Amino acid sequence: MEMQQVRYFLALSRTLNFTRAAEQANVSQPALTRAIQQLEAEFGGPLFHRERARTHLSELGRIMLPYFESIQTQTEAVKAHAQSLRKLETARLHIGAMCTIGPAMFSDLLLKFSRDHPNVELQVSDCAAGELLERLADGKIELALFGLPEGPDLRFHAVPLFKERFVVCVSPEHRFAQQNVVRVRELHDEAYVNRANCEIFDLARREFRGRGAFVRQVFTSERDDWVQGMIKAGLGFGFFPELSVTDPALVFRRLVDPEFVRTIMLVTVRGRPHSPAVGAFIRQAKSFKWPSDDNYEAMPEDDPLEALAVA
Amino acid sequence: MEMQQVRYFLALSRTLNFTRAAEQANVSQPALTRAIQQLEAEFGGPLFHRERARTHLSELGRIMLPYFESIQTQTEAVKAHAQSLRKLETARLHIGAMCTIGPAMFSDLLLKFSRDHPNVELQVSDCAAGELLERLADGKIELALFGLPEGPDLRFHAVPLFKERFVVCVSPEHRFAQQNVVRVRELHDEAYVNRANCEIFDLARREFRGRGAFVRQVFTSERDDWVQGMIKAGLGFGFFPELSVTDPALVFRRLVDPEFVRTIMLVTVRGRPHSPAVGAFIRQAKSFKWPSDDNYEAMPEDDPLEALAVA
DNA sequence: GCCGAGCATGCGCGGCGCGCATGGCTTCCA
DNA sequence: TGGAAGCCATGCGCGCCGCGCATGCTCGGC
Repeated sequence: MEMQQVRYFLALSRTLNFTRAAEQANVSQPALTRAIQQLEAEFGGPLFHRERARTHLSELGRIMLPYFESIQTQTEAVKAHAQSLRKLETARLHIGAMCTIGPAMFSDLLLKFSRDHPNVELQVSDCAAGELLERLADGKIELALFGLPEGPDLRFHAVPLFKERFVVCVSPEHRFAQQNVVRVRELHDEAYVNRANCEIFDLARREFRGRGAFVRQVFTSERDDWVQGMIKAGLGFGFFPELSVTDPALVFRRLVDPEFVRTIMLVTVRGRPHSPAVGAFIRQAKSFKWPSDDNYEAMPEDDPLEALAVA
Repeated sequence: MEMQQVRYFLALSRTLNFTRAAEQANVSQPALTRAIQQLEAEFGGPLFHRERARTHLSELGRIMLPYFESIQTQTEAVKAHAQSLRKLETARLHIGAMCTIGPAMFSDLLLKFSRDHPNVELQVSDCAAGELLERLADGKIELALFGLPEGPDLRFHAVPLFKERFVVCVSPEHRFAQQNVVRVRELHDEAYVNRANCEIFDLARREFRGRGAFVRQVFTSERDDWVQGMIKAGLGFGFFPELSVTDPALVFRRLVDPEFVRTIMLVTVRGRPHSPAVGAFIRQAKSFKWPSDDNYEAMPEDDPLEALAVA
């Protein structure tokens, strides 16, 4: 059974006349005749009763008709859908975001992109860094929002978007709240509330120890709301990307000597051809005016609160 | 877009490996590769990302997949259905019956056929003689139960099943009820209750007049129950096929000088190939022992009541 | 009895889908 | 680090098949 035969069958079932069906299908009458004969041989019985002016579907043909119509419908639908995708009329863009990256910085970009491309459906899923790269490689997502001190390996291509400092986050009653900045060595023996999903803290802890700062880890959770709740309750300090501190009752202070910074990047698979929607998103992300874009470098190291007021 | 391409696409979407997909589809790997390339050219974008061990569906491919699966499903379904029809596993038999033919004589045949061919669905529709032949010619029905004094024209093929007399039908109080038979000339000036659907009465009326019998038509209805009700009420006499007198309160008497007889026939379209179900039905109808089969010819003309007792 | 409509058939051609062989590229492993 | 193996693309020639053209066959209508 071939597509041609389906088309010819449907044309004939409409016209009930081999000659006119052939005209509709843009083939010669013998070609259509033989195609129908083939179908009939395949199905083991006549699909039409040939009776000159009274040619009509046989019982077998009547039964087969809905199937052929369904096949034809699906075939046209798949072509139409492909056509609309080519014109970016309808598309889906799967974006993965590391779960430590909050929506705050991206909502404006996503909103703008969504308005400029109303037919592109955005789908954001979050996961840990390792899983993110795996899903990117598998093609389950086309783009990843990635934020670690170093970019991913060479399989991937990364567009840096902006940098984000890590801060120490405490309750207003904590002694750190009285300082402008917190130095790493001051963290020694402090109670530490851990975010289980924080990919960077293992690196940071080594850095801390190199400076003689050994923290006491007193709590761990995968959930940022629980972590922030415990910090607010005074359990200890937290180590957060600046933009991930969402609880307004918390106080955060810059961590210095040394500073910890991560770069938020837009990551794709190197060498993989991407859809128009991906290209459009990357262009827009590159040209987007990120809030900290032009004043982060100029931020005075000793007056973090003023700098933070900008963001 | 060709059926092969659909099959190849689905094989590849399962294996995610061109070589193994080609094996599944029983073609060489280059053949499958080129088929996929054609599809991609037609759809204007890649369906798969080729990445050695990580080959996977592209976004476009993921969107197209359900369509292709649907097409494949329908294609398999149509083949399976054709296969089951060929084996008479499932079939429908459309039978048309002239509305003047009651079910009484056929219920046994239909019951037997239905039990012998449990997968054949019988569908009986009734209509007038002219419409019957038209629907037969159009292929809307495969078989017709036909009952007129003469068979249909040469376009059709008729298998006679049995003969049926026409009778005069009256209320028990009518004077005809006192007679064994009614002669046509006795009908002169009698009140006649007409069955609108009776195709034969126009012929009979001419015959009556040739014998000097002019009847007074006092009532007409398409519905046999109304007609029989009026006769029972004593309005007049009716002209019925013997087996169509269903009201037990009515009396019927043979009409003679001349007799009117119709032959009940099984009619098909001449030269039209018919399905196994039609063939099976005709064979069974021919071999069926019709109640009046062997004693109708022997029926004594002057003792109709005895003969009728047989039927 | 001629003519036209309607479908089937004979025939030769051209395209295309195929397999085979091979090439480019990467990954894995010794 | 070089060679082998896996994976996909490409070049090439062949053979099938679906096509159009021409024609045949059989009805039905004037």
